[in-house]
Amino acid sequence: MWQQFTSSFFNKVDTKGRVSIPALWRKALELRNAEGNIVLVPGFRDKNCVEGYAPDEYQRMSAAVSRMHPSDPNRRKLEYRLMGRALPLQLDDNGRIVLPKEMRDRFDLDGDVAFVGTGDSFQIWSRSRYDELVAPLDDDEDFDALSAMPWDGPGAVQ
Amino acid sequence: MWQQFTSSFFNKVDTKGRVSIPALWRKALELRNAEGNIVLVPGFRDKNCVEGYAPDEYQRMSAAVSRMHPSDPNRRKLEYRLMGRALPLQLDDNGRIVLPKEMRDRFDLDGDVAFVGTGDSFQIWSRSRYDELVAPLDDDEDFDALSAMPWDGPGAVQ
DNA sequence: TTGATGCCCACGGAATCCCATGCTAGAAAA
DNA sequence: TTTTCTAGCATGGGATTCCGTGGGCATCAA
Repeated sequence: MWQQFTSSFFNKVDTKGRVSIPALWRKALELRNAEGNIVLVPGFRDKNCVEGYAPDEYQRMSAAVSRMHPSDPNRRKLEYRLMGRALPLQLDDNGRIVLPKEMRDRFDLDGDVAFVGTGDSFQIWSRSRYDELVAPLDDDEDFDALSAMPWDGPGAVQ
Repeated sequence: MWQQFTSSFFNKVDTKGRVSIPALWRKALELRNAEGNIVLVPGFRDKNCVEGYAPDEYQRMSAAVSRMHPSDPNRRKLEYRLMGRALPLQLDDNGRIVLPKEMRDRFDLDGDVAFVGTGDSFQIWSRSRYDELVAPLDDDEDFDALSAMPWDGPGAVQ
C-alpha cells in the first residue's frame, strides 16, 4: 500500500531549481524499485501542473500509447504530450531533483510549491495555483463527486 | 527503462552538417547495445521530419514488413519508404552525427533543429516546422486526445 | 585545386556532485 | 515531567564535471 503517493507537502524551490521530494514518497519509490528514479511529465492529465510518476507507472502508460496504431491521429498527440515532454530524473543524495527550467517557467515553480499525492502519481503545483485551483476542492458543493465513485464494497477483488 | 527516447531538445546544426545527439539519448542507445549506431529514416511515419531508431527497433519494424505477403501491393511501398531510404549512421567521439545533405535540404535541417522523443524512436524537425506543427499539440483542442488513450487503470497486466 | 569527410582538441556555460547548516520530532536520560 | 541528545529531513553554497559547440588539420575524391 505504501507505494502510493498520499498526502500533500509544501517545499521550496531554491535558486538552482532544486526541490526535495517528500521523504514519505521516497520510501514509496523504493518499494516500487525505482532506485531514486522518477519521471516528470508537464501538463499531461492536468494542464496546470507537472505530474510525477514512478518508472513502472510511467512505462505502463507509455506502453498503452505505443499499442495504438501508428496511423491513429490521436497517437501522435499523445506521444508528443507523454513522451515528447517527459523527463526522467534521478534524486540526488539529499533526495532532491532539479526542476527543468522550461517547467519552472511554464508552471511558475519557484519559491513555494505544493506536492499533491494522487495515488500512483503525484502533482507539483506552484503555491498560488494550488491555492486557487486545488485547495477549493475541499468545499462541500464539490463533494457530490462522491456519487460518481465506483463502489464495489470493501475487500472487493481488484 | 531509460532505453526510451523521451523529452525534447533543441540543438544546432553547424556548417558541416554536424549535430549533437542529446546526451540522455546516447545513454538510451547504450542500453540498447547500439554502440553509437542509429538508423535515420526520412518521412516514414511523419512526412515532415526525419525519424531516428536504435538498430533493434528498426529491425523489428523492417521484420514486420518482411512478414507481409509478397503479393501484398502495400508491401513494396513500405519496403521502399522504410528500407529504401534508411541510412545507418555512427556517432563520432563527441556524440554527434552528420546529417546527410539530402535530408538537410528536404527538411530544412540547418541552424536550429528540434529533437522530439517518441518512446522507441525520435524525430528531428527544423525549428520552424516544429513551432508550426508540433508545439501547438499542447493546445486545448488537442487535450481531448487524452480520452482516446487506452486505459486499463494502474497495475493492469501488460 | 576544391570541397567533403573524419578525427582531434578547446572553450564556456550549465548541470551535477559533495559537504555544511538549521530545524524538528522523537527517543533517552535525569 | 522536564531536559538533553540524536537522527532524519529540508535547504544552501562551493567546486567539479559534463555537454553542446566551434575550429583546425589531415585524408581522400572529383
